[in-house]
Amino acid sequence: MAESEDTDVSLSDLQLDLMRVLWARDEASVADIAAALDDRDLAHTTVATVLTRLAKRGLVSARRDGRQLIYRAEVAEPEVRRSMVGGLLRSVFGGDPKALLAHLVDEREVNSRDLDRVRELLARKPGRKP
Amino acid sequence: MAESEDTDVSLSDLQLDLMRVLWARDEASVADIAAALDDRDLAHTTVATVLTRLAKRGLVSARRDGRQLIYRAEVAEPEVRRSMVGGLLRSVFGGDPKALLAHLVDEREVNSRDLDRVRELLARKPGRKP
DNA sequence: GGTCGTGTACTACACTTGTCGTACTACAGG
DNA sequence: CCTGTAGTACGACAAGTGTAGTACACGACC
Repeated sequence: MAESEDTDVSLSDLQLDLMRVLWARDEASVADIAAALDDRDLAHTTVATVLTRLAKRGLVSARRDGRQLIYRAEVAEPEVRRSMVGGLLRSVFGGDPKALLAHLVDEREVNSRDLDRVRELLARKPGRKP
Repeated sequence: MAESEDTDVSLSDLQLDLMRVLWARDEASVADIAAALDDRDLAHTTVATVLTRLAKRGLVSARRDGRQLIYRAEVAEPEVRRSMVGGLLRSVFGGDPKALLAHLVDEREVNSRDLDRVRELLARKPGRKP
C-alpha cells in the first residue's frame, strides 16, 4: 500500500455538491460541473477554485484534456459519509452511535416502522464476520 | 413569543466543548470553563475570546459579577443536537433520516439488538400522533 | 491612599472557505 | 501565420475560527 491517509474528510456544502457531481459521473470538466450546479449560479472560476483546493487535499484528481481539466473523485461517497457521520458522532454524541439512534427516534425522524424495516433488512443480509 | 431565531446552530468542536461546560453547570466563569477544559490546555484569553464570539451569536449570555463575567448557555443542548444532526441529514443524506439510519446499520454502528431495544422503548413511550 | 494582581477588552495573525476578477496561454479558424 | 476565444492559474477579499498577547481598569490588601 502506498497512499492511505483518509480519516477526517469533512466537506462543506459546496464541496459536497461538487463531489456529488463527480460521484455521479465519474469524470467531469469544470464546465460540466458548473452546468450541473447552475442552480447555485456560481462563476466558472469559483468552481475551478474549489476544485483546485479539493485537489490539493487529494480528494479529487485532474487529468488534462487539451486545455481542459477533467476531474475525478479520489474518495468515494461512502467514505465521506462515514467520516462525516463519525465526526458528528464524536463531537455531538460522545462517539456513541446508539445515542444518535436514540436522538433520531426522539425527534421522530424515524419511527418503529422504519426500525422494523431496517431490522428486517439486517436479518436478510448476512453481515459477514459477525 | 419574542425571540425565536434558531435554525442553523452549528458549532465547532471547541465551541461545543465550551457549551458543554455551560450545559453541565448552568453558569460558569471564564476561569471555571478554562479549568474544566484544562486538558485542552488553552490560554484563558482564548476561552474568553470564544465565549465573547458565542455571546455575539446569542448562544450564551454574560452576567457581570464584580470584575468577572459569568456565562450562561442560551441554547439548550438538544436544540444544538437537533440542528447539527439536521444539517448533516440535509447535506449528506439528502434530508432523509432513514438514509442515515441505513448508514448506521450498514456501517455496523448499530446492530439489530440496538434496534430492538430502541423499538421497544418507542413502543413503551406513547409517542403522540402515531 | 497607593500599589499590585487579576480579569476583561481589544487587537492580531494564520487558515479555511465562498466568491470572483484578471491575466496568461494555447488551440482553432481564417 | 495571425488573431480571437476559451479555459486555467493566480491573486484577492470578506467572514469565521483557533489561538494568544497586550493593555487597561478595578477592587483588595497593606
